[in-house]
Amino acid sequence: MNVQTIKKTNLFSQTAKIKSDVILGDCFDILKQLEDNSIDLIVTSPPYADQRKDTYGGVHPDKYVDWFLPITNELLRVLKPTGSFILNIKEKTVDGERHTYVIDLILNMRKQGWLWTEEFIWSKKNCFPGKWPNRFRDSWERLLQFNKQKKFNMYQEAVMVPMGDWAKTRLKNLSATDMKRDNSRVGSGFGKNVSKWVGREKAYPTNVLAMATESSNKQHSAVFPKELPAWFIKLFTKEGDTVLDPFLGSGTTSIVAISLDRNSMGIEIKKDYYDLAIKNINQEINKTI
Amino acid sequence: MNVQTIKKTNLFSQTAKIKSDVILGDCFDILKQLEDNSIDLIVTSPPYADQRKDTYGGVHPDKYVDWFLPITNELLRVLKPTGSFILNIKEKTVDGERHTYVIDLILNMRKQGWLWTEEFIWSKKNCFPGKWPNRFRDSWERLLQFNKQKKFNMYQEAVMVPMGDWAKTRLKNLSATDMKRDNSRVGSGFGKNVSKWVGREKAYPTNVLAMATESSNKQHSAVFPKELPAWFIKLFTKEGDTVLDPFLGSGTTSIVAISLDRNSMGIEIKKDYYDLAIKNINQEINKTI
DNA sequence: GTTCCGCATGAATCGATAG
DNA sequence: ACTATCGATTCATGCGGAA
Repeated sequence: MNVQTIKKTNLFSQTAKIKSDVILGDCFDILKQLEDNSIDLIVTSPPYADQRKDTYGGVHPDKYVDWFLPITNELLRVLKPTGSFILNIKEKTVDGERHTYVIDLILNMRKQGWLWTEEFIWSKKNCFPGKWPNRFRDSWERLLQFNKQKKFNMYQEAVMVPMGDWAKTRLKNLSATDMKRDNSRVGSGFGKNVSKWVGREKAYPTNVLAMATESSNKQHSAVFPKELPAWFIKLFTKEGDTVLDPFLGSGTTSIVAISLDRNSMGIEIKKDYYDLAIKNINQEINKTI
Repeated sequence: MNVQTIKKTNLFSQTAKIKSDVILGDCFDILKQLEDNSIDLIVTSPPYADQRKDTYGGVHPDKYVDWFLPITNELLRVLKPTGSFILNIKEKTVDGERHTYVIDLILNMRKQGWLWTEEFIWSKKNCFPGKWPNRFRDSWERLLQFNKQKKFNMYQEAVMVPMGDWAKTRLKNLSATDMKRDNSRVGSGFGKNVSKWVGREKAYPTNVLAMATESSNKQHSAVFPKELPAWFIKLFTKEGDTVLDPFLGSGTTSIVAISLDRNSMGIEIKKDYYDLAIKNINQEINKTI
């Protein structure tokens, strides 16, 4: 009889009253034990198909969808109705073609009941170098947003970005016509009341995120930079909410969640990464004290 | 009996020995008359799916794939085996979700025999403004590359880009460690020998293209900016090759082809656009004389 | 001639209102 | 209920006129 002990570590930040669970095990098994509608945000970068085969258990591209669908089904169950699921993924090239497992996955997740709300682009400033005769360097990845229902929590103000130049120059000297509503001269749609822009220095971002990868010297092959989960955690949760990463890796998602005063749960199947994540998370918790 | 006269205009640039055909009609009908394996590159931006029927031949999202597949089948036939097909497209949101017609199209085109070689991202710096409770502004579009076979013509040197500022500043003062191969400090794969960049001023681009839309205030409101077809024409054809745009619109693709000394063929179903295209193309031809 | 500044205009999307 | 139309929101850009 094969009894597997599940190892679980519950960390706690006294100051912020935030807890961070780290669980060693296969995420499908672990997820089944979680309560329905208990998670506010899922952010994860699952092992890519057949890549990093010496670090993560590589899954063959042709079998990727079958492998992942049972997991997304559990994720659908544990996510709150107002929550979001952000999936960082990119198809690799197989036999000279982009493989279709990502778009197959989207279609099948919709059959499970997920809504495919949006696709953000992560444009990597410093992408992997190289040269091939028939393609350029791949410098972007998909950030697929899925939801359970059309209405979900979104805190757009938390991720506003500095505005372009035009506003600064324009708002210096407001003319008289600018102070009142001005629909007459503009035919279509752009009814403007420029005066309300005064003092505003930030604009809403778009669905293209330009962020550099954290290449530097890390022992692990972690791909995404902290800014990435940070952006989505700020956008889709508020303080005290719970963030889940079913493929925790070295702990990035939990670390960021803690630094933003969100509760977190991370699941990791590899003992090495699990240990590393605990170490890194503890470091972060001690930092906040 | 409904006899439809097909109007065709053959333009010719004496100096460059380049011809540009512009054809009025439904592209499916016209394409059927073209020879097999006669086109080096297809670049087009078809009418996007639209529910409103009064706009440019609006096709309902749910019927978009069925409408487009017969056309892609003809495009497959007329393209040379070494040629490429660049499709500029982006799915709309329908009922709060991204519609699946684009990814359905990819899957169905592969069944026709197309290879889905690559997906470039057109990142639009100046996207349409707006604010909504559940999404940000959409600032990117897909540029799907399809091919008939794994080996195709690609002239990468033609689209090399100036090296970013990072290189210039970095190369000013090369440290001792930079002068030799330095794999140790950087984790995976970024084996670098920075000294070999000295004196080099151009680098290969990536699969993310950052270009602003050519909106407004231009005499001919081009759908996509000239840089876009120009980039792909330089990348996938050489002088004297033939470029096809089955949805010519105001003539942008042909104009760019002419300016780059490529032969071109454009098909347009709307008389207004056809006339406009001819006018614009003539202007371009006269410019080169 | 330069530089500066004002302005119209989008391959958009949501929610409310009307038929 | 279900669909068609309308109003509201937003910001980078290039042109043309002004300084």
